[in-house]
Amino acid sequence: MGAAAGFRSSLTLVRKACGACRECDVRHQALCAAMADDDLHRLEGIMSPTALQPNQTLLRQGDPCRKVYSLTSGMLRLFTDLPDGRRQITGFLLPGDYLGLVDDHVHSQSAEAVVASQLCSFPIRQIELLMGEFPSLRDRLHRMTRAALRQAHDSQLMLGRLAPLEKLAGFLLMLDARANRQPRGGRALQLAMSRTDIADHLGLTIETVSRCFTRLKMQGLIRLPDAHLVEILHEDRLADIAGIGIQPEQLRSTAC
Amino acid sequence: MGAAAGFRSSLTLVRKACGACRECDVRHQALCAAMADDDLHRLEGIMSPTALQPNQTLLRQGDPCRKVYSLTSGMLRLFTDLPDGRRQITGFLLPGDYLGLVDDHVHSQSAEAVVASQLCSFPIRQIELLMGEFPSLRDRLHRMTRAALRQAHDSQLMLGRLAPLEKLAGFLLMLDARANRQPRGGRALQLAMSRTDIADHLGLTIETVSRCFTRLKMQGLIRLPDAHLVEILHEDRLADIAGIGIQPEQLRSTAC
DNA sequence: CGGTACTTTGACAGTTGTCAAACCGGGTGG
DNA sequence: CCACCCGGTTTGACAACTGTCAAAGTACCG
Repeated sequence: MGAAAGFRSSLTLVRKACGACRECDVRHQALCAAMADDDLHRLEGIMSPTALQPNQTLLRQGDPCRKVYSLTSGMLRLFTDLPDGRRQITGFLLPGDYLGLVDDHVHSQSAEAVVASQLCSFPIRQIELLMGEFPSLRDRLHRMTRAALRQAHDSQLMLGRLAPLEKLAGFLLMLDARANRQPRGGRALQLAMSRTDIADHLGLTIETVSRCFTRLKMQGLIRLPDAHLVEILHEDRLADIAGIGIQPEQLRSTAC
Repeated sequence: MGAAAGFRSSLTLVRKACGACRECDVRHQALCAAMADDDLHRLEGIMSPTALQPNQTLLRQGDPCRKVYSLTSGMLRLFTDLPDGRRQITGFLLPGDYLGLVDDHVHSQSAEAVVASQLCSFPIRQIELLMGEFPSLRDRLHRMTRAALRQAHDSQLMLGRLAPLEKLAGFLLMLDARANRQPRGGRALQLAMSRTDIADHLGLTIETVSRCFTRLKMQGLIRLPDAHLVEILHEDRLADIAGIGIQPEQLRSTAC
């Protein structure tokens, strides 16, 4: 925790060739998908690229809202922490996601890079002007906010009513669905975040997370070539565990 | 659970005098606050009033999205439930709040009245047309969605990282802040929902909720004239318990 | 090769869930 | 008017899941 303090003022600015937006990996997933090719330069004109190193802080809860960010590569964690050190990660941002528009004038949560990441940043004032000019942009941001709200609701269900094993199963499936959008080809899922991050997202301790990984492994549902690489062997049985159609016996710690 | 099944087709339609919107209690809190008095009839024109009895179902997870609702009086609970009966209440709607715009074509959660409630309902198609015509309406809905997202994030923190006593303290303070927006006048807070609802919102059991009420009472922080009426005696000390500046000793069950 | 950070495993204790019973208020029917 | 019943709430006893503390294992980097 707090390992990245002091980085904030050294956000690296990356120069990008003009017109590069058109060939961006997330051109059709991110907020810029709302803009036609011909209007893209309007967004590009107010954009500054930003790069973050692993664990570098992008913003802290309490910071004034000045910019909107769109993640183009890497992964961010969004979290709130309490004065006594407890932390809740409300979600992980993947390429194409955005952050920075909130209902208040200060941020209610912090954002840090999980791994090296690149973002487009836009002055919030200018984005608001563009939203006025391009209703499709406002529409897209609204839609993306609704998607985020739905994810938050799913997370509430997980946190409030699922057992640890169910939480982890659900987490792996969700992350897999978001990260690899082409249907599962037996490929492995990269777990960029640490066990601490997973624990702080699922409302568990790292020990419990680790034990649950072991149980999923024992039951033959996943493989763990190393701690940060998961191979999902039985997506269907994982989904059963994750909440839709529970077999309570499976969940009892039957000798771990 | 399921006590209100079968009510769905009997949503009562309430006739309202034309122009009544202008004198509505939530005229300046609800989505209609985005419309000038002169344009209000455009919203009113596509609105049908709806009334719900206690525990009546407004919509169920899986239902197609057809309407947007604005709550004018009463209280709704929004929840997801699992096949085995577990339930997570993601939030309670108060007058002025809206629901119905989601990122999918079906609802991911159900909505039921906690107490007798009245709503304005708008065909989703027409609302979208109006949003196109009145950017301020789209802006307001976006803003309200962001407020909902923030509430969901707060709830995630509660569910994932707070102890039961902290959860309840935080819940009471939040509900009080939302229900009585004038500063606390020593007045009592009406708890319309049951212990089961509170438990399903905070990720606890009703027994634990009840024990926490008792502890807050014992510590002299609240009074409970009856099970559904709370008098907050020490807002500041409740806030301490609720997360900002925790005194861990206070939380240990010191004889209950 | 040694050191560090992270993960896994183990032993144990405590909080919270489970089960059960008592309590309470309101409504119905005698 | 009182007794009874019923749903919801509170209280109690107990067990177990999960957190805490501690140590061992593993991978990575200098």
